[in-house]
Amino acid sequence: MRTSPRRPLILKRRKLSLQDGSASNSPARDEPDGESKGVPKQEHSREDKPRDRVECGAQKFPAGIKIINHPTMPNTQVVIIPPDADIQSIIEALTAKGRECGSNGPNKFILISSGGSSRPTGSAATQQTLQSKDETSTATKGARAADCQGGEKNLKQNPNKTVERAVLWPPHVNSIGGQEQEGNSSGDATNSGLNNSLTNIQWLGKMSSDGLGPCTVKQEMEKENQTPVQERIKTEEDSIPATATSSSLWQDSISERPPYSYMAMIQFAINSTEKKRMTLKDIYAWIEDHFPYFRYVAKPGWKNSIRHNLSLHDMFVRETSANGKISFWTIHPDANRYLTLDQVFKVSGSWEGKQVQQKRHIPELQKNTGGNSSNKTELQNARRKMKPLLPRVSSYLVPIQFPVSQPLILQSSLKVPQAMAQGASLSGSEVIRSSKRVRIAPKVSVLPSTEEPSSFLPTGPVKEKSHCDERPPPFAPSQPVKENNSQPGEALASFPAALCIKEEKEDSYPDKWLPSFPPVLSIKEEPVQSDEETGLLLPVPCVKREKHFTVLKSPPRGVSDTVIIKRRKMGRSRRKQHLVLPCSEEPVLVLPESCGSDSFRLASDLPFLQESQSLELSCSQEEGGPFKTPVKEMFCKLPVSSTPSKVPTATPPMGSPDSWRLAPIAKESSELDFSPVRTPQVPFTSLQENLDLLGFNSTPLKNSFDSPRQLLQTESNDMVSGPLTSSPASNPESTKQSSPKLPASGQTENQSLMEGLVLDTMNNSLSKILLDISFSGLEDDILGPEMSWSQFIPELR
DNA sequence: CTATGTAAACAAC
DNA sequence: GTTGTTTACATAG
Repeated sequence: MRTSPRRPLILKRRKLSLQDGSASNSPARDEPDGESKGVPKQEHSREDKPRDRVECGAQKFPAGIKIINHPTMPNTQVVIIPPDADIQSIIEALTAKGRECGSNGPNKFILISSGGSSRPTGSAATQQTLQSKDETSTATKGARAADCQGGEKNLKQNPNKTVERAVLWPPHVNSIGGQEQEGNSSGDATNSGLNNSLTNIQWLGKMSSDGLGPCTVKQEMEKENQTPVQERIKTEEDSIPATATSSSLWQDSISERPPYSYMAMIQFAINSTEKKRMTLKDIYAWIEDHFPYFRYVAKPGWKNSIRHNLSLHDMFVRETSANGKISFWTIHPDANRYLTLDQVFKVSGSWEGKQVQQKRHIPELQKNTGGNSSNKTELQNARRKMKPLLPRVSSYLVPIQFPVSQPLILQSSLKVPQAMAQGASLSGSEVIRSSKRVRIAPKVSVLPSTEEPSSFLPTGPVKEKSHCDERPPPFAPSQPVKENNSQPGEALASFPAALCIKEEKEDSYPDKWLPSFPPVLSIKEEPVQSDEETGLLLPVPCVKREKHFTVLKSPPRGVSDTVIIKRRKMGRSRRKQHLVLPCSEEPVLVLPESCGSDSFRLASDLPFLQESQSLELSCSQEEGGPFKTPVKEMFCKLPVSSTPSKVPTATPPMGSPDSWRLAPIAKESSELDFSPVRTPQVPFTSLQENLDLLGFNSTPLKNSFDSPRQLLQTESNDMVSGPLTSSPASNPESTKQSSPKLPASGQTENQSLMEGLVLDTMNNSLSKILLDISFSGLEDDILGPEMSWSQFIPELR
């Protein structure tokens, strides 16, 4: 292994232990070697900034609201809200309260309506509230319009671009109100706006200013932006001092490394263009333009890293122009969440603060999760917030937010449970692992085929295919075996591998993905069954995926003229993740159970959910699996057929799926525990939404749910229905309603079920959940054997 | 262990 | 020299 013939042993890098000692906290890493170059960037201690607690205390809650501590969940309160109450204001008040208390006090609130179903206002109001939180986030929107178009152009090429940029900076504040409309108005609320990107360095402002207002910074930025890039450079530097207030900020921003991973930045760049493709140079340029750090501070090697990332991650697909002379980098449609910088950018000055909070909070989570995944959990949280965390943190990834409903989407959750269920054999730890795995896309290659690809996403074998492929010829076969041995959960993991397959070597195929699959499948299938057993999960996936792929892929975004270059030869690379199938399909897995809890901490769930959710943007991470970054795209692409019926892709036809799903799941759910809380059957969120949410919304709270994707719905329904027993039928789009209002309890068919909202001030998220108020049995843990929510809370009855 | 970041060797152009 | 790919190692969590 390490012996690579080629590689020169370079050990320069050892950064030294020195640093360890002294180093510091932060991102020292940038200049590891201590190269001379180092710009001494100052790291500001942004972390410490005081966070405002101001607001907190005083909020008053409207009359009629009842707040009680959750019997078993720490820091969680149940808020019974009268039907006619103004949820918005309540949420705000609770948010303030939660923040005030921080990790030490109640920071999660389960909102339930004491009364009927009426849902008065609408989503609009609620949304606003939500948005309000994000204030700044919205600000960016204004810019976006301009942005979008411009984006595509290359900076270099078009001088104009600079101009455009200028535009980008919105006056900033705008806050909530009006401007946004443009973006949103277009329709999907969330999406539309989101797609466009860029607001340059906005995040910077935020970071530095933190509590203050980003305004100054932005303005400053604006100025800068207006001048042509090159000029800017100079001027900026010089001018820095000019605006006193901002100057420092500006410097900071420059010196600070953006909290995004290269992968995320590449996505931002590519997605900033209309065609969603960009040449390498343009990517460099975009990054430099939007993250001055790279222009002024970073070592030249950052470009190498960009290239490395492009090659490494399957989500990045290289296409050549018709003439073959130009190579464009694109994001695989199935993986592209269309993340853009502005989407990620959060304004509120409080990111940092939040961050801190999160950290504090984390311990708890860890406990719940059992520890292992703690890291991940953290990451997840971070992502959720989208905030740019400190550089190295998990947040690095593209921050993805999962709003509320996501749980539905998560595939992972299901899997997990299953794993648990069946695997009784598996040790807890193993289970955890599996969960982790979920997130990653399995990159593996063929070998695994034996395994079963089926498992597909969730369990996705996290590992890189590297093991597998590594040795080209001879080993290949053997390796798979190896994997199995090595990893306990293999089965779980395995499936992905198959999918992944990269054999791609064949250049012949234009479409990289498609081609690969077939072969793979063949291989895989056999094994599949066996695998399935091991991991119940698996079964579905394989086949389906492929199909999906084909379908999905087919609609390549218009690249018609360009040729996609086949993927890299795959094989071996350690990380490359191949697309596999996006798990998307599997929302199936999703499982409800995990459900609602996300906000709660579902102990077991958390890990999964979050991870999967997270997305990162990097999808890779999770979700979908293959790509780290946000993959889910698939869903979007899916034909939005009017028929709700499901999209083929999503549902796994496989007969088995259901079976496995249901059974295990059901159990699992019980295990999971959470209590009475269950995810809503109805998929209020469509996949898309989720996607959207994932990617974009800066505001966690945002509720607007767009159109529900049939797929998801269907799947989700299925899932739900199984375990929960609720009938899926209900779900259709109706679910969409965006309003945060508590849905009347009545919605669900099952009377004992009631929808509620979970406000997690730590994560700044608002999630819908289903509460089984009559529940007494399973959830005993929480309420106690005999208790039911209705008993506990008379109003519920 | 995973995800990321870095550095570098190489191969094609 | 640029672009792309891949390997190896470092590091934080």
